[in-house]
Amino acid sequence: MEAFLSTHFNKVDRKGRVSVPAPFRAILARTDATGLIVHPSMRTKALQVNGRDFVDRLNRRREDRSLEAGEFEKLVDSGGHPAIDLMMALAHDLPIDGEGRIVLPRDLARHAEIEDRAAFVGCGNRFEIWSPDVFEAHKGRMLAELRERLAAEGAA
Amino acid sequence: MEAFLSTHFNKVDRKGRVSVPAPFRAILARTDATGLIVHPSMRTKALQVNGRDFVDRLNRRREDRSLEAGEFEKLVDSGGHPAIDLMMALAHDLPIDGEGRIVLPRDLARHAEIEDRAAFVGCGNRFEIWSPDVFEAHKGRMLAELRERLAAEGAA
DNA sequence: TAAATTTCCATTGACACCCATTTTTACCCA
DNA sequence: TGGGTAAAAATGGGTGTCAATGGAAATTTA
Repeated sequence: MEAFLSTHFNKVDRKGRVSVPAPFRAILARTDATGLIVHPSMRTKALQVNGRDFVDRLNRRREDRSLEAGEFEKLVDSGGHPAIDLMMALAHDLPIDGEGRIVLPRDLARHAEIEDRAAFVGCGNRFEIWSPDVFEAHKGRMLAELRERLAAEGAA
Repeated sequence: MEAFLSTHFNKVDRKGRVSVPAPFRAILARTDATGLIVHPSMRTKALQVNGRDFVDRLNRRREDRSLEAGEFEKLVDSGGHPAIDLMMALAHDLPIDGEGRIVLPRDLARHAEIEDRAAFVGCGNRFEIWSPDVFEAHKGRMLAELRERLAAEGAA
């Protein structure tokens, strides 16, 4: 399993199309060629992207856990993970076209405040899509936090 | 596994290419021939270099742990390890060309203040890339600090 | 039929690959 | 020990290929 790495900036054209960075496409192609599972983040103005295989693993795993725990009511009624259920509801399965592009649905673009440029941000086992400006600010905050934490540990 | 040792200075050409020191290449070739994972250090103006296998292990491990713990929301919505995510976002996967070179991306070169020369600094299980001048200054500071600490211990 | 979406093709530019040259290192033998 | 030679490493530059992008044609949907 290879990791999604680095940050790529691509243009969003008038039709809402964006190229998925070639390195990311290469990883996705290895597991599952069909498309991307994209959903809005609950915490940030970003879009979370996973391969279909990952989503499958996740669902199987949480079903297994409920079975093991004997939580049959949960299984039959709600899944027991309302946040995950919501995520699945808000997710889109976006096909990749012949040129390696996806079209960003309006609701997702609005959530991420994406207009004419998009940042594809590798996070290891998944990646995120941001408005470049919003991501820049987010990155600054995260870095400051991290530096502070490291300094605190160093001083202790 | 052999250790990355010593400091090598190489030239960065107009295209941003630098030769990875042959001894380092020899070590890398043993584990994984394809490329280097390079990311900016959070504490210094240096670049941290790891093999690709290191990053793969890191991601697999954290996915497994989250699945085991039933932390599905974290997995799906980046609640888990912001520092790791950030590191992945800032990292580059640099392929080594037929002549044993990598090209330094602009953002990494800027972080490390590297212009036309680069210092490859062995650190045992990984290595770092510095601007020669910045490294010289850093080395001086570290030596002074160390001497002071040793002297303090001796006096006590 | 109009609008919207998907497929196809064409252009641009960056970069990976190839080959040539210079420099350094290692080795041998006088 | 030193010079000479061969091998390897580092460096420089040219070129073909592929990724990113824009637009037109074709297909679908309302």
